[in-house]
Amino acid sequence: MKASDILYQHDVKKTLSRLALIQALQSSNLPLSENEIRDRMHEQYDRITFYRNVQTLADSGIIHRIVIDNTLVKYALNCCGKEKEHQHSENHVHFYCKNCGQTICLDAIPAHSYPLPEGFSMTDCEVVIKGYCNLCTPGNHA
Amino acid sequence: MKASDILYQHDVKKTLSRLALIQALQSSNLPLSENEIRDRMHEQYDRITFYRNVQTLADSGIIHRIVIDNTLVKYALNCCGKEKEHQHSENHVHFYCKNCGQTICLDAIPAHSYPLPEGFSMTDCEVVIKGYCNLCTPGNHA
DNA sequence: TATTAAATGAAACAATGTTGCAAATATAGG
DNA sequence: CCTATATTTGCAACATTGTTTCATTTAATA
Ligand SMILES: [Mn+2]
Ligand SMILES: [Mn+2]
Ligand SMILES: [Zn+2]
Ligand SMILES: [Zn+2]
Repeated sequence: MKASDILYQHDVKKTLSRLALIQALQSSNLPLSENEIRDRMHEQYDRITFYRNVQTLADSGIIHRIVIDNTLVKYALNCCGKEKEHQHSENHVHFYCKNCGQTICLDAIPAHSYPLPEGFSMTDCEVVIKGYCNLCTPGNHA
Repeated sequence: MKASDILYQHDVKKTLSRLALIQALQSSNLPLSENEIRDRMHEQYDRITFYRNVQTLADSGIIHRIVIDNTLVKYALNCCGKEKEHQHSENHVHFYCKNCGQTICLDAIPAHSYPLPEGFSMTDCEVVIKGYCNLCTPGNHA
């Protein structure tokens, strides 16, 4: 889907920096960090605007934030598929490769439902699995 | 258990700042952030030493880090019980109250085993459930 | 008590994220 | 198309969190 249509459908104003941000994410089939997005945006990039835009886009449901750890955040489009156009399910699981840094939305795998203590209520369940991807797992021969 | 015995058993040198850090965590039955630990350590607190010590204590298995989000990390003793002395299970679930900030180790609840793509391997599974605790859930009357 | 390796504290730095405000831009109406 | 208005942007300055280097201090050992 065209970036401008995504913005229009979510009632978010169409601006150059938002279009560029969405297009950067569309250019990858994996979630990207700020640095990875910046590399794909070349010049037209301002850190402050970036932070405000990811906030706006996350609030409007266009993207989601993936906190890998306290120093690494990745972002992904909620409708990431270029052909498939599937929606990411709520609270799906994410995988992070400790060797190559690759992050994957396992959007077919919803977070398990965990029992909470009496009286507690849940709004989000964030599951980040860390390990090694197929290319980085020791013993795998491709 | 005495802080100095914990250090001895894990083969970590006994220093004043490490003892104070462990005692700060022992003074709470909930995981604490750096700021919460600093408040409990009063004078004997140096940020650089703190960062090095939480690294050392986590590496040796005395404490574990809980990343709530990119701006909030909490720390908890692995043997937290004062009477119970139970071990925290590997990869247990954590709960974070979005209203009062309280973090809880649900150490009786291990992370679910999620299926990974072919060839992938897992080392850690971090599950953080966000929501409202019993005192902060709307509709709860205590 | 003396020796030695490790831990500490200070300074400087780096990365990430936020706030206030003036200038620029996007949408809506005429 | 032009103007009005609300939103977005970019800059500067700041805040927080975390790291590195190196000289000094301290802990463990003999
Ligand atoms: Mn995802
Ligand atoms: Mn825990
Ligand atoms: Zn990998
Ligand atoms: Zn609460």
